[in-house]
Amino acid sequence: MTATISTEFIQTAARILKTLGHPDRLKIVEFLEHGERTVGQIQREFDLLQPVTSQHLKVLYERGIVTFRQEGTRYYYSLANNFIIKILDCMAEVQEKLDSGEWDFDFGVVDQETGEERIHS
Amino acid sequence: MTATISTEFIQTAARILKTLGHPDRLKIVEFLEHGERTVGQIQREFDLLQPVTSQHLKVLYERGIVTFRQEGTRYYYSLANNFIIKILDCMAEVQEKLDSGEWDFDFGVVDQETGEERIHS
DNA sequence: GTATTATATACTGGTTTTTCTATATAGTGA
DNA sequence: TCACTATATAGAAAAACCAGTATATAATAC
Repeated sequence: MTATISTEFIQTAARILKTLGHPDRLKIVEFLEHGERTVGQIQREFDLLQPVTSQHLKVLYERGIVTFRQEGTRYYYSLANNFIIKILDCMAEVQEKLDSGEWDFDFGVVDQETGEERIHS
Repeated sequence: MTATISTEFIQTAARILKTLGHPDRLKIVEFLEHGERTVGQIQREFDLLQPVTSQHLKVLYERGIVTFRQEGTRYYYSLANNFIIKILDCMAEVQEKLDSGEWDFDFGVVDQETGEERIHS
């Protein structure tokens, strides 16, 4: 079952994946799966600086990943669509397979630090 | 069904997502779902420069997303694991939902170019 | 040997991202 | 009005990323 992705969708998909490709943002998004949260709640949950939290949320908002509603001085953020939930579920599934040992994940020959051990030795 | 992702896995997942968050790399990976391909085949398929193609493949290799085997002067690249296939399938599914209108995706209020129309107007 | 092909790597300039500090805004309560 | 809280925004330096040009390597064919 070879799934083919249309070239138009590639752009959108890449944009989303790239945006989720930051540990803090991925954590935030996963946190929001439990329900809407204020900036402060997110900030404290992950021990982030307030501006950093806001900036991540701004990026997530600009890319259509989260929405928010304002109530007084509080901003409640939440997931904007099913796309994201789908990806999170996919991640969770992968994690399960990896944990159970059904799959494994090899990071390749390369040491992340030194960058040694390339193809042409 | 709230799927919780472990913090250790978050790092791995974010890394993968970020790597796939480049249109060309996403295209390449999707192309490889059809089977192994040489650098030249990939390059021609997407009309990329040869060094750019190699660089993308290098990154994909370093992150454990693809492998390769060498045969003479040719390098055959292929997908390294199920993780990636899972993500591709997930993307294809999302695309289907979007195309069918079952889901929709709103990029938010913000014009990508000017960056206007922020929260504090 | 030389030429050719396929691919990797080096290097470089430009852009984007990230993280931080500082500040602005806006609501709330005394 | 004056704090105080919650959050957004500005700006700047450092790091990462990207696309391009040039070059190196290594296999193959002549």
